Amino acid sequence: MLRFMASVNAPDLKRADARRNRRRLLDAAIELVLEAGAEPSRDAVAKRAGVGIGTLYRHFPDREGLLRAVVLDVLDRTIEQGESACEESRSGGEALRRYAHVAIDTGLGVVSILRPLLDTPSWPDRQAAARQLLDRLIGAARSDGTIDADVTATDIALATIRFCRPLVIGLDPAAERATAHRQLDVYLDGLMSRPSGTP
Amino acid sequence: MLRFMASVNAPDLKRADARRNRRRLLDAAIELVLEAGAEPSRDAVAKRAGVGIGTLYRHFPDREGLLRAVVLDVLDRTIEQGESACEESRSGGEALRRYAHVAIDTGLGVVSILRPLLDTPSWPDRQAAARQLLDRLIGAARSDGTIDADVTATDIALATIRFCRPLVIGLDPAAERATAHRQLDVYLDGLMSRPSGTP
DNA sequence: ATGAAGCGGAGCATATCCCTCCGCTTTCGC
DNA sequence: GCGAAAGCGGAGGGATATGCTCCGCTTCAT
Repeated sequence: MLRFMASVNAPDLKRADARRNRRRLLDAAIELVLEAGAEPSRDAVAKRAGVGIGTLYRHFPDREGLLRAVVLDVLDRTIEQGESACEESRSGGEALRRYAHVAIDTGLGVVSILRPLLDTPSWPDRQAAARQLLDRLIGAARSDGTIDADVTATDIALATIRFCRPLVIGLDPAAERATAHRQLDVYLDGLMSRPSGTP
Repeated sequence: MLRFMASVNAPDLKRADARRNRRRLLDAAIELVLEAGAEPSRDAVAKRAGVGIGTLYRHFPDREGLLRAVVLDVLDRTIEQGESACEESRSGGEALRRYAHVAIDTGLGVVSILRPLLDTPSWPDRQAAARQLLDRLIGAARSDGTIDADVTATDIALATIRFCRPLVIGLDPAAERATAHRQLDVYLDGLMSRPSGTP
């Protein structure tokens, strides 16, 4: 039903190698943005993706194109996976917890890192959708009683940014992810077990 | 008593402007390392410090010199402030919490970011001292019963690395620090309120 | 006041980055 | 299989950033 909207971000490329390379480029860019906390060089993106520099320029002719595609990709995947994690959950608290873990895996943090660099008025819909999802989760967890009323969407958003950046750059990615998820769980435990009114 | 050892890291510079500039350079380098998660360019350090590039090269003639000085400076300040925070504390749990906050303010995270880049066998004493301090704090908090036996020094160390890196780079430093301390408190709440045996 | 120590930044060599172009390779409908 | 169309890779050249030196001017301590 929204098929054509999805195609804005992920055009229906005919050839398999083109689709594969596009995905590799996006993944590489996400990694590099999270590592550096800034816009990566194009050469670095192509190298990390394991494709030629020419391929990068064919897929994303201008600088902003790549970064916009990255943000859109991350938002889409977060919303999609977040929704389904949400559906599988039995309580508001569990749903919120699952969403946060999803956000780490999708690399949601790139959005806040990249937004200041992009003067684009192009994806209010996607941002709004992500925001609504989060608000819904917060509401559910609140009525569950698993989080206090003073826990805001911003708290969760800031935490996911923090936890989806790599800790020490040379580290094994698997160990990196495992640490992030473990630390996030502890953080969420902290949020969810606070006696009301703790400053 | 250990005055001469301290001078290895902070030589007794005669002139006030030299001392001031040295400190500015160290602070700038710490900021940049935490932001980028990597070795910063020398030009960037001098610019951030507000001094001429020549001044940087006079204080730190070679690349490693600056980075070593940064690590030593951070370790020294963490140990010193950590010790005194420790003395002011009434319980093991409080001491551990204070130490973690100190580590954020001193920028302890640079050590793990920089260590892979430095092939230096030069400050085992300082590292050992920091490690001992942390172990002592963990022990105290354990016998307090404020943390579980399965909470390790590594858990605390990794958390401090995570929380002392800036969240979004353009952000106001004061807001940045405030967020970091708030999030750290939540994380510590999580660590300290875990029912035994939670995976 | 004055000499010595320190400061700043111009400037050059080097490395990195941006982007184009075109011959070769892969894919897919037949 | 086969051929054409679509995609790929990376050399290369101009632009930019970085590493480091050098020396005339400024600031500090006495």
